[in-house]
Amino acid sequence: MSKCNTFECIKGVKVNIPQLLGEYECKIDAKGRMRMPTGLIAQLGEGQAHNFVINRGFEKCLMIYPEVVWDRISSEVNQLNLYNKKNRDFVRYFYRGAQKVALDSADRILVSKRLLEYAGIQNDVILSAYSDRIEMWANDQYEQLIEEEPMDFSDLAEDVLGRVNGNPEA
Amino acid sequence: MSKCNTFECIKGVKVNIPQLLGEYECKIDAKGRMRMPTGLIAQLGEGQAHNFVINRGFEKCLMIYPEVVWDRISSEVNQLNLYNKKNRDFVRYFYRGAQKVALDSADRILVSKRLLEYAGIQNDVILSAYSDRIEMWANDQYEQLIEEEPMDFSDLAEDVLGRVNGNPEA
DNA sequence: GCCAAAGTGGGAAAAAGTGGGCAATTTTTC
DNA sequence: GAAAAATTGCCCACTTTTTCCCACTTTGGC
Repeated sequence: MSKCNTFECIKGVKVNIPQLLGEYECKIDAKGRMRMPTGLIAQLGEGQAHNFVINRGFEKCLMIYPEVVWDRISSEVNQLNLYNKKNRDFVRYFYRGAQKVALDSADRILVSKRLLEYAGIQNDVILSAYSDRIEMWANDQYEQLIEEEPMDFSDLAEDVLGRVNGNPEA
Repeated sequence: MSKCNTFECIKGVKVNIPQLLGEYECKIDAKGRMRMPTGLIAQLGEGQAHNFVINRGFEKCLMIYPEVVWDRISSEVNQLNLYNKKNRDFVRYFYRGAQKVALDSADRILVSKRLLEYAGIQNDVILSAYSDRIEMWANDQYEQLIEEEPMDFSDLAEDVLGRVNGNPEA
């Protein structure tokens, strides 16, 4: 069931990079726990379904990265030149609030109140998985998101999708 | 019977790209299941008739892509640099709650309530297949759509295709 | 009309998801 | 530093959803 068919080389070690997909409705219980949907666990596969890093997203949402993915991203960030103020600001902002989480015996993760607050999450969330990561949105925020077409969408679409149909010049 | 006569090269692997056509009337049962019409299954052919990806369309409808088709598109999208906000917006707007679905033993797919709600689908739907994808419309929405269109159809045609055959003045 | 294929509906088992009690641990407070 | 309070994790029981399977109805060709 696992879709980890992409490999990537991190410091000489080959690692499975998952290709995730799906939209899941989840609930946060009174203790701040959220069950990881079985669909996602299955997609992640044996090795990667247990440990995650959760962090504030750039938008008003939380990001959940499989640990492997987080390692890759943070190694990218760590290569920034820290003698540059802009870089330091970014790195600080990037790491603030990030924490490791693991599934408990009932496949739930515990999400800290600070993070929930940041994303404006009460009880109901939508998990939206794409590429190698999972976004966690407050239900109502997500609905809104779906509605609004980003500026320049059709331009970007032409750029990106033009290539799909074998138009290299696009 | 299969109509998969187009081949395309994805990362060195040849893949059949279906050429679909047809309008089908279908029903969604109380459990949210929809039977894939035999006509479509036949067009898709052995390999591709089982796994699909379904998401919200850009209009008020749902889109069903054979998995191969989706993979081809999403592999381009997944290469975007996600530190760029424009790209993130694009990816989100593009995925639109995409999820995998597979036919059950009676050739039905299960469509999530959230997606049905988005498209305003109750019980009766129209599947409209073209190119390599299938649109799923609520019956009444679809009627409305084709009633509205004839008015400016010819204008539209001129807009879209008017200059295809070397009519620079068009 | 009759048969085969297509399409529909629903019961029941299995799996997924939820909530809460309790005990162990950590943090806070005095 | 000890007691109180809050947090965390494990476990169990319950509810809901999904899946699987079977049987029935409808359609269309001959």
